Amino acid sequence: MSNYIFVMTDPEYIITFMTMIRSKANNMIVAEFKKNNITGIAPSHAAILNFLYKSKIKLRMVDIAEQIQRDKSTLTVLVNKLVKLGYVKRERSDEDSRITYIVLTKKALELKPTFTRIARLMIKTAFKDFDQKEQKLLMDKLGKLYNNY
Amino acid sequence: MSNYIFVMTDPEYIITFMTMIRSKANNMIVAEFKKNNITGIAPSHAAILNFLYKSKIKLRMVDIAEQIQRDKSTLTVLVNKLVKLGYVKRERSDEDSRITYIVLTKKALELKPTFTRIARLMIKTAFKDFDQKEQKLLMDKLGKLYNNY
DNA sequence: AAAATATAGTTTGACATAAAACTAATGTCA
DNA sequence: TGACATTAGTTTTATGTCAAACTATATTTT
Repeated sequence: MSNYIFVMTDPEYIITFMTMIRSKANNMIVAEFKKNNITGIAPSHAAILNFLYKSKIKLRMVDIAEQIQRDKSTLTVLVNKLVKLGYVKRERSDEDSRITYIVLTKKALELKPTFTRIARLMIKTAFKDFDQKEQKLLMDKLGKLYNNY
Repeated sequence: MSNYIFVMTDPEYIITFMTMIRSKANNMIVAEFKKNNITGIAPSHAAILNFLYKSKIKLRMVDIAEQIQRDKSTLTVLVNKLVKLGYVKRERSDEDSRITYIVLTKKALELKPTFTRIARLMIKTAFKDFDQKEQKLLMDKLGKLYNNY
């Protein structure tokens, strides 16, 4: 028994609280994957795939790293796993041989509907009972917080 | 050059956005530590120390784990480091020998003013130009988001 | 009292993550 | 053209993190 009651909505713990929210969201994503027999995939991998699904042009490592907000060295590891699991392939550019394009495999394309459905579910779940105005308000306040650092 | 512009305030990326905020906050904490010649300490370690500073009773591993929202196995590793750096000591309970109390050393107590000052600075920075109402509103919306999962 | 269960903490194994150092290729500029 | 700087990506190293298995002790149940 602790003498201390952790009040998550105390502004002092806003960062911890946001971490908790992220953790819950991630758990839900992983659970949804499991329901759909998708294993070995973490939310970060899903973020890569979702970005690839949406893109109309070939994407380089740096493009993806920027989008999912991870270091390029982290991305190398994440993509390695996606390659190993058969979701993506690396393709060396002809024009600039420094560049590697990451392209979806047939396996990944077949799963596109599942992944996009889960992505939509996540947003819908997060903002359940938020109206448009409320949603914008939250994002604005978070934006302000972000800029304060 | 990506064809995609990452709009951080798009509700779709709320989790990524919160991760970015956390990252910025963490970077600032680490920078503040460096300024004060405190090295080898990550934000999670600081969270442990800050909790110990505030507590009026001896704290067990589980108490701390609950407060800083980490698995107990993670806490073992974090505390190991704090022991190694000389900030805390482990103390076996006499009444219940399963229990280990974590107690601050002299070194840690001397640094209490510095740690609490940095903790206050972090909150002040986060909520710069937030009035009381705005602050509460943000926390309420985050609370709603949290409960939606 | 013995057996079963619960609790506290550590160890092990796996993984996401980032910083720094590195390789390789391209671009710039004097 | 040659030297220097930039860019793309990987490797290396280190760390925070969790889940599962484990040890040890205490509590509950039968």
